[in-house]
Parts: sequence; structure tokens; C-alpha cells
Amino acid sequence: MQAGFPFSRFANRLATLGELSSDHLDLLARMPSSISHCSSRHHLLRRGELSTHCHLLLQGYLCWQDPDGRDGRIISIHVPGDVPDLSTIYDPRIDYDLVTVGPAVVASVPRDFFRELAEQSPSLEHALLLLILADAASSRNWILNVSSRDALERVAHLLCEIATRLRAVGLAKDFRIPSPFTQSELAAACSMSAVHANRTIQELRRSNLLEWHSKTITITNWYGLVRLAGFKPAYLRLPSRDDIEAPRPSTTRSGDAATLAPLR
Amino acid sequence: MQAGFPFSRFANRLATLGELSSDHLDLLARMPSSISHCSSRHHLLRRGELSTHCHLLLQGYLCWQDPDGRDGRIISIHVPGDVPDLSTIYDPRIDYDLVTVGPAVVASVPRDFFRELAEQSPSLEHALLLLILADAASSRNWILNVSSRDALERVAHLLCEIATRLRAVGLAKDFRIPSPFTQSELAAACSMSAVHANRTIQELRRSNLLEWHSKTITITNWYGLVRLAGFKPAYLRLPSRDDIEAPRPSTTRSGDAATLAPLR
DNA sequence: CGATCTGTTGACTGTTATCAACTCCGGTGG
DNA sequence: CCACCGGAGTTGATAACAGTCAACAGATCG
Repeated sequence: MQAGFPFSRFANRLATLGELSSDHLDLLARMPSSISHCSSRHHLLRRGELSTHCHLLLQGYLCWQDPDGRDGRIISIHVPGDVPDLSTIYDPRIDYDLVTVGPAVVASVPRDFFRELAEQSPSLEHALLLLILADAASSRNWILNVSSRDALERVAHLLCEIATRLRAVGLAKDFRIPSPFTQSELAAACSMSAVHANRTIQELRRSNLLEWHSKTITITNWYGLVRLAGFKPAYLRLPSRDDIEAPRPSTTRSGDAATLAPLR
Repeated sequence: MQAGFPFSRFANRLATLGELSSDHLDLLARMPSSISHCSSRHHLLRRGELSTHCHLLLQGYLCWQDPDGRDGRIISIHVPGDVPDLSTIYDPRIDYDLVTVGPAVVASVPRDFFRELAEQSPSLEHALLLLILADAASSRNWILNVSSRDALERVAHLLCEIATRLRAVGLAKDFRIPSPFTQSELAAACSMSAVHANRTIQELRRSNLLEWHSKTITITNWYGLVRLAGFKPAYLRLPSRDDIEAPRPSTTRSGDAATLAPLR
């Protein structure tokens, strides 16, 4: 895989879902796109529109957000390499707003490019479908997050998910998560009030699970956070890693260097 | 479309999502299946299994349920004609338990049958994908239901969804919904306690929106319920009907015969 | 006809939302 | 350079909503 290839995160992810031959890479490399640098809270799509282009996120975060019901509930968050609206290649109807969280770099790719990709290669189509289904699995998990965990577990789980997805594309290697998120946005994602989100984050800080300074969240006790959240990443459909289960679950409290050691 | 065809509800739904030629119907009619009569709370699939057969619901209800997190949260509900695990034709991993709610009749169809169907006909594949995507759209909507509505609106919305989906397959024509649901199960679907579900239902009854006797829920004021729930059925991806918007939204309170008239 | 599951009610508790005030910070213009 | 401004974060007080516990009633089923 060419490293400098601007879509390599996307291509790598596809490759983990199905075998990609060099022919497939050639097809992908021909991806026509126009690259935009978007400011925070830029709307890429709005409810009611019909999709003509898919949005491949290169840098930053995107989220799907409900434009109704005040507080603008966030129903999913996406990291570089994701194409949040990939499913519009089969159904172009847009149910929610696709919005940047913080500044972001986005590649617009004609919907037809992916359609033709799918038509030309069954194995590529299958990989694309698995990407779409992974998003659906994430949605189902999101239901459980907002409905069956309390505030502390919810925030912890969301951060575990973001960290894991970033690490899967080579980011946040040291559990330092770039965070353009405001506490209000975090609250919208965890479906709670901004005030309560603030108090919840303070509690996570007091528990020495994380720090949050200057637009960076640093998870200082990963296994502690995972345990608190009950985080089981199978639903993300990522290649399995060994850095989720704590090495010694018998230790009830751990903030030492071992928990922070590089894990791969 | 043959009326007696046991899979006609499924075939009809497919036909609304893409043009089905008589060739397609022939292919569908060859569906191999074994039909099971299941008692209430029968587990058809469990987390961690790999799917070999898809489950086409012929009568009754199915739900996806989280086996962890006590209360067994329900994350989706399915009506006759649905194939809740259709997406397993592309990814056989099972994340949740597939469980009957009340007695149900289910046809087991080999996963490979649908795979081959998809391979043989692009238009059939597209229709199957739209079914899968409609489930995904429902999941996203379910997130909003449990996260941004209060208890009363949540229950109202769930009942609107079930009624609409039943009516789309020719059931509940008079807004009488067969309900093998216990209040605990309704609570698990709306992510609230059983006690609170009970009180919420009582309030819906007191408001003359519905009755619930002998395993039948009767919606006595459909438009009132729709209004209370803020129900907008676009996400269900059903052919549009004219029975959602109230004819005269200026009338604040209505329980008269007009609101109950057959609406097709 | 007892056993069990479901529905109902009351009292109490607890989590989270809401409101309001205040601080802190970065940017901007005078 | 500083005053101001707006957005973000923080804090406390209060209220609303929903959960829990416990008891009982009613239905259903062997």
C-alpha cells in the first residue's frame, strides 16, 4: 500500500475487510475527488437532500446530527478514513445533517464512482458493504450506549470508541486524542445536558482516567476507562488487537506506567 | 403477486423497493425454507453465533435484544414480512439475541439462497440492500427515540412505528394491534423501567389515545398519537401514504369517528 | 385451585435537567 | 496595549423525571 496515497486510510480499512488485489488498488487510486478544508460546524449534507457525492474524511471529525429536537443530538461520530455517507451509493436519501466537528479536510467523491466500483468487482462491493454494515453495527451499539449506561459510563464508552477507531487508522498512538469537541457536543453525543457532561468529565479527571487540556484528551488509564465503560470493540469490525483486555484484571486500581506502555 | 404465497408480504415489500419482474418472482418462489412455530421468548439466534440461515417472520413479532446489561434492552422490533437478520448474508456475525415476542411463525431460509439471489440479479440485490438499509435507518431513528424523547413520547412513537409497519403489510387495518408484549418488554424497548412503562401507558389511556385489552392495543386517536410522538415515518422507507398527517391540524382535540375512518 | 406471571399502586430515592451566575480564555478592535 | 466581547467551561441551587422497592390484585395455566 502506498503510504503517501491520500486515501490510504480508507484503502487500508477496505483491505482489512476483504482481500484487495493490486487491480483493486488501481481502481481505488483513480478515485476522482475534490478536497475541501472545512471550518468547524460546516454542514456537508442536510436532511432531505439527495446525495450526489460521498464524503471521505481525511482529517478531523464528522458527525451525523439530528437537526430537529433541540440540542442537536449527535447519532454517530466519524474519524479519518471513514465515509459516513457511503450507504448513499444505494439509497441517496439523507435523513440527518452531516456536520464537521472542528476543522476538517474532506474529499468529495462522486457517488457514481463507488457505484461503478461495486459493479466492476464483487469483492470490492463486498468490502464496501461490510463498511456500511459496520456503521449499522455501530448505530445499534450507540442505542445501547445512550439507553443502558449511566452518564459516567456513556462518556467513558464514547471516548473508548473514538480512541479505538483513531488507533485503527494510525492516530492517537499514545492515547492522546485531538479533541475539537466542545463539552456541549460531547453532551449531544451522549444525550445529556452540557452541565452534566461537564460534571461527568470532571469525575473522569478526578478518577485519574484522563486529562483534557488545550484541545487534547489524554487517556491516562486506558484499561481503567475500558473497564468502567464495559467497552467491547467487536462491533467496530476492526482487526482484533490485544490492547483492550487488561493484562491483570485482578488489580483493581492502576495508573502506573505499564498501563500506558505502547501496545502493539 | 400470488396472494396465498406464504412469503408474499416479503415479496411485496421487495417489490416496493425495486421493480420485480416475473422472473424475479419465480426465483423468490423457489425459496427453500423450513417453517417453525415458536413459543414466546424463543431464541432464534444468540450473540456470538455465525448465521447459517436467515429468519423470515411470517406471523408475530421478533426483536433484537441485548443479552448483557440487565433488563435485556430491545434495540429493534420486527413485523411479519421482515427478515431481521437479512444483513447476515454479507456478514454472518451475530451481535445480539434474536428473540420472539409472543408466539411466532418463522421461516428459516438458507443464507446462501439470498446470496445467490443477489448474485443472479443486480436489481434483486439492490432491493435486498434497500431492505437492509431501511433497518439501519430504523436503528438511527431508535437512537433518537430513546435519547431525545420523554417517556410518554417514546411509548407513543414506538406504537406509531409498529402500527405503521403492520399496516404496510396489511395488518392492523383498523388500528387494532395484536400485542403479545408485556409491559416489561415495552419498557425494555423504550429503555425505561417496567413500573414507569405501566404509568406511561395509563396516561396514554387516560388521554383517550389508546386502549389495551386482552392482548390487543387499539389506537383510538391515531393523529393524536402521531402528534404526541412527533412521528415522521420517512425513515421506514415505506411507500408514502396519506394517513399520517392529520386532515385538520387546527383541531386540538379529536376522538371522533373521522379519525378512525379507514384511510386508504 | 394453588403457582406464577403480569399489571397496578404508593412511598421513597436518585440521577439528571434546568436556570442562573460567574470565570476563564482567545480574539478583535479601539 | 488594553478593553471589550463572545464562547466555553464551571459552580450552586432547585426541580422534574424516572428508578427502585415493596406490596398487592388480577389473570392465566397447569
